Amino acid sequence: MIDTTSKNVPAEQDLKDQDELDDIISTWININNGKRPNINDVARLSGVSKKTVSRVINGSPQVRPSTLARINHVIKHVNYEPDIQARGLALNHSFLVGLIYNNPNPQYVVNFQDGVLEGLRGTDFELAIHHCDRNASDFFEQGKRFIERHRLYGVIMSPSVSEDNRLVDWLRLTKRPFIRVAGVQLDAQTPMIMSNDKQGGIEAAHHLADLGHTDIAVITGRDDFRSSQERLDGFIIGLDGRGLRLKSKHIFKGQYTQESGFEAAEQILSHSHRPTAIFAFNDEMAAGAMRALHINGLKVPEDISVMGYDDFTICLAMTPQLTTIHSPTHEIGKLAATKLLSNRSSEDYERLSEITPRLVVRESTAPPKIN
Amino acid sequence: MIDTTSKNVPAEQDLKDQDELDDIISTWININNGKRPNINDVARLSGVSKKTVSRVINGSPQVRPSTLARINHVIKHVNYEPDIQARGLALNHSFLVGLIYNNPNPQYVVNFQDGVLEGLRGTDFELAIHHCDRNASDFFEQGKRFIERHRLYGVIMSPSVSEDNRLVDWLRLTKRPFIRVAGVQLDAQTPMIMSNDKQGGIEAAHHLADLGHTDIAVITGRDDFRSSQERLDGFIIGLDGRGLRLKSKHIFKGQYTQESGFEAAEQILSHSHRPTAIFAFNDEMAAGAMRALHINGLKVPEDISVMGYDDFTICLAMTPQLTTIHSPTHEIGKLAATKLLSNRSSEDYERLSEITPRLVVRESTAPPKIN
DNA sequence: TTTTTAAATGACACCGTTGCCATTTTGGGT
DNA sequence: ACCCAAAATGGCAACGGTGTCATTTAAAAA
Repeated sequence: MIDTTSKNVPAEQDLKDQDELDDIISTWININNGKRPNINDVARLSGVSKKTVSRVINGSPQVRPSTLARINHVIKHVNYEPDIQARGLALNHSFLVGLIYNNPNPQYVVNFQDGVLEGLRGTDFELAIHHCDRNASDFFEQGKRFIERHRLYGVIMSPSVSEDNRLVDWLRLTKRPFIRVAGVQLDAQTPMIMSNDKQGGIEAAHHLADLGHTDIAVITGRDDFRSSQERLDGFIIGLDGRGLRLKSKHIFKGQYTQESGFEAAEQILSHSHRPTAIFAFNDEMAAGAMRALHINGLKVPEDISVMGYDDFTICLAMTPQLTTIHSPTHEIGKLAATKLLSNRSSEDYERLSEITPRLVVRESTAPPKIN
Repeated sequence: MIDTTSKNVPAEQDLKDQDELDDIISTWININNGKRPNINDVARLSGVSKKTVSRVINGSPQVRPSTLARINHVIKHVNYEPDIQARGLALNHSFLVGLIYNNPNPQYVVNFQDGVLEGLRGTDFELAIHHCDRNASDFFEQGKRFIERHRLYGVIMSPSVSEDNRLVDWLRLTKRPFIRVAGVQLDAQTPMIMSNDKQGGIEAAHHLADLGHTDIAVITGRDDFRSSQERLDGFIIGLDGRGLRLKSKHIFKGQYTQESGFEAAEQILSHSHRPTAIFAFNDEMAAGAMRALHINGLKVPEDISVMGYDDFTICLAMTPQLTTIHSPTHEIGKLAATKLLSNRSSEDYERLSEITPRLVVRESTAPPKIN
């Protein structure tokens, strides 16, 4: 056993204790070859109760420095890590953060997810994934089940699940922390990260207007994503700021898919009066539009300018490379994770984090041809 | 309490018991408003011990049909689901399947992951994600930690982590089920799913050779992915089958990135004698190459044919749309999940599942120009 | 010193499940 | 009616942590 009678011990004695402790530790390691130590092992080796070890794990301030040092020494040397499931069982929640997404764009998902993963690194938490279909009849049930079954600690939602109130209302009820990511502020009470889509729309409008374009067509996104409406609103506001107006016949409906961008562009070209620029509400659709323009013998940007939104790698693969609005998806994911967990310590924190998208000028936009 | 003295009871009695049971259940629900029931609740309501309920949950055959029916009835009506963490604690493993990836291509990751998720749907298992860097100094430690900390039930690895033996050897040691996905059979003992890259290379070679190309350049992938070597081997074999040879000066090194494809194509063009076709080992590099060709005033496929590999959506966004080799990533993911869990019941199962990639002809390949 | 008080630690039950082994019940053969 | 083996069920201790509250210990005050 450890000699606990020592108080005001001279350094010499300290050293002896230390050696003795190390001895005990190494015998333990030899005996339980490879066995993963648990809290009881650490307690026994440190000569304290497991409750005290628990205190150390949870960073309780009420542990004497000398005790703390001893326990930490043992923890480190036997390489102890508390069992997360047992901890979760006792605490009535798991150490899993859920990520729920329904965004169809792979690059969005991966960038976001990697950001979240980065934000979680070094914490006790792991990421669990749930891909859902917001329009499925069992959407809510599935989501609830995902969260409840594993007693997720908290949840991060990306658009457009984030815009669905069924889950959010329920989450509030269960008092679980959650973060929504969206392009608009959805309400003032619940915590969220907003990548200002309206602002993005404004930037796009200013860029095209400043190049001299006055006849601009727009390809919108899916109706079940708020981002589409926001980008449209922003674009209109932006044009207005330059004394221009978006003609309603210049608004074409897309689905955020490459194919729908292609079709919209074909429609645009079928009109007698052709606009001098197209703003597609994401890069995929811009790519589709560019394809349609190529096929119809139009050169970008000489004959017509094209802009996208998102700034995914596809922009660089196109010829000409795409001018677009950049939204830092990875950073947003990371921020979401950090914020979700920060919630743990400080009760009160900023409800809304806003992130401003920015214009990235590449080759696909130029002043309109004068004819 | 439940009347258990009844044997050979007339149907009438049965009905009465049933009603009584339903009564008890609804009072319970009323009292414990919204509380999630646990195994004790179910046991009490069914008039059995919790051990018997546990047997029902785990599908043990040694439960009398009448008892089984009663317990199931209760389970269904109070909406009981066993706590996964408690179960995991007792069983010494979690109900989490780990997915480890380092593939830089977002579309690959999402397709694969969604496949896994689909394979997991309806099971007790959830997916936990780990993105790693195979070249990081703590790669192995991080991976181990990911698996051990949450006591993952099993692990799925995609290329090129799947080709790394450090993790695999350790996994075998811990007797955890795992599945590797790769483009080659890595060894004969460990379970894996193989999407035959060599065969893909052969298909590509045959396609180009059959169009009449004899001078073909190749842009390879990253050295730390076996797929690159396999596709190269396959391509050489395929050409050989048509009596052709791949000149070593026609092999250009790429990194599986769009940018590296661009650079490789520039190099190809700088040669005095230009090949009539380029086979890039993935779609991204093909896109980069096409960009370089465009810029240099060459038309695809009139002046030069281009092929990719993977068949991701980027193929459709390009002009002309890309001829490529399709590998069913989503299905592979799903299969991986299914196989990992099937392992649970039947000890013995097929070690290797092979999936054959197939050629997808689009617009970027054509017979060479005769000059 | 002795007393007082706050700080540090421990004992024990509990979280919700399963494993092991003992006990009860059942149905078939005398 | 009785006995027996086999089938069905139950009791209790794990699993590895945390919460509550009692108890010990150390430091400050008298």
